[in-house]
Amino acid sequence: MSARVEKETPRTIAARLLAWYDAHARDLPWRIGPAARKQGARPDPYAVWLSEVMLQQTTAATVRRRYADFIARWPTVEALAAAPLDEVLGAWAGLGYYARARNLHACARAVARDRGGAFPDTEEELRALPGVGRYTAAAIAAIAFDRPAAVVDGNVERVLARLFAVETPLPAGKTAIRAKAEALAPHERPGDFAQAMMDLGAMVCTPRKPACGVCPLSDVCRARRDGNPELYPRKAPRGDKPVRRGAAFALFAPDGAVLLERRPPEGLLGGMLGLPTSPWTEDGAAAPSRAAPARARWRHAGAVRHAFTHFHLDLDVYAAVGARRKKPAANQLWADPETARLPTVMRKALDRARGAGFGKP
DNA sequence: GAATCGTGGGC
DNA sequence: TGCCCAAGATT
Repeated sequence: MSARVEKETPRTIAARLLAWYDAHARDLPWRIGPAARKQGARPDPYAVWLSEVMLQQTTAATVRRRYADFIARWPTVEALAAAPLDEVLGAWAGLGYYARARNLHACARAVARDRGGAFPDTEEELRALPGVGRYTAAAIAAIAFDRPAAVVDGNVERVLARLFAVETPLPAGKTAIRAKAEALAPHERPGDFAQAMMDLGAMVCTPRKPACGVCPLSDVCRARRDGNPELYPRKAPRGDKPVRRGAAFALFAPDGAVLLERRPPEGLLGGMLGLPTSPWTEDGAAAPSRAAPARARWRHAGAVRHAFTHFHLDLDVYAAVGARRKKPAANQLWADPETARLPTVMRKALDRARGAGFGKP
């Protein structure tokens, strides 16, 4: 048994993983499966790039539900580049991390304008594009262009941390894990290998209760040999999230329209539409009335709690009906409250006002 | 290296 | 319910 372990090489590990992938690859709409790939089929680099950006910190199940809309609406990078930013942001609403949508648009424009619509095929050039970091550049290079890049996402980190029982907690442990990834990345089928690692992490080597019984690498996995693969990857403990408070204002016109405003182009929810709000602070609820978008008979419609990545938000929702559609400020507009494309926290706040009886013409 | 930046689902 | 987590990038 131990003699077998000693004989394992990066090459044999890659070969075993690829054999597993041939039999168990996930069927994903942006993917060319292993069989078609062996016949010479290659994915559209635009589709690979779009899916990879959507997948950043986002589950495949969520991307499945939203990817088709983007591809149908903007089938090529030129089409996406020609779209107004506000439309792209609207299509992205609810997906979170809205800098991704801003960068997506900027990247499409750069590729269309500077490169005639052709994505670069090297990690270095890909890395220079907006919203394309180390992981995404490697993923596109490997999956779209079969470059032997070390593709290291959260799945791969978990698989390799277990396979080699990496004791250094993340994020410091990323260096050692990356070294393992670079040693493993094969020159044969690098794109399939990258996707195989991620599929293994998503389906077998899961964060909790990994299915070691069906893992093609279980007999060489040091974490499993040591008895507790769930311990890996080790992580530094994280601190508590602060709570911020604020107020949101839903002003309705007699015809049911609601006043929305476009948020500043950078920062939290940057560039997205939302209800006017007071500043969000950690030190109690400052007088919200000063932040209201108009003088009106404001009624407290309820509260919304929302968990962001690094803080919690308690939002008091106020609603009122104005006598008419007042002239919106430069960053404001009147919209249909039912169909407006909003970030989830803003959708929750607006729906709270509607649930209190506002906004029905 | 540490902060910032969303959201939905699972347990 | 609260916490963890997911195909990370940017500053």
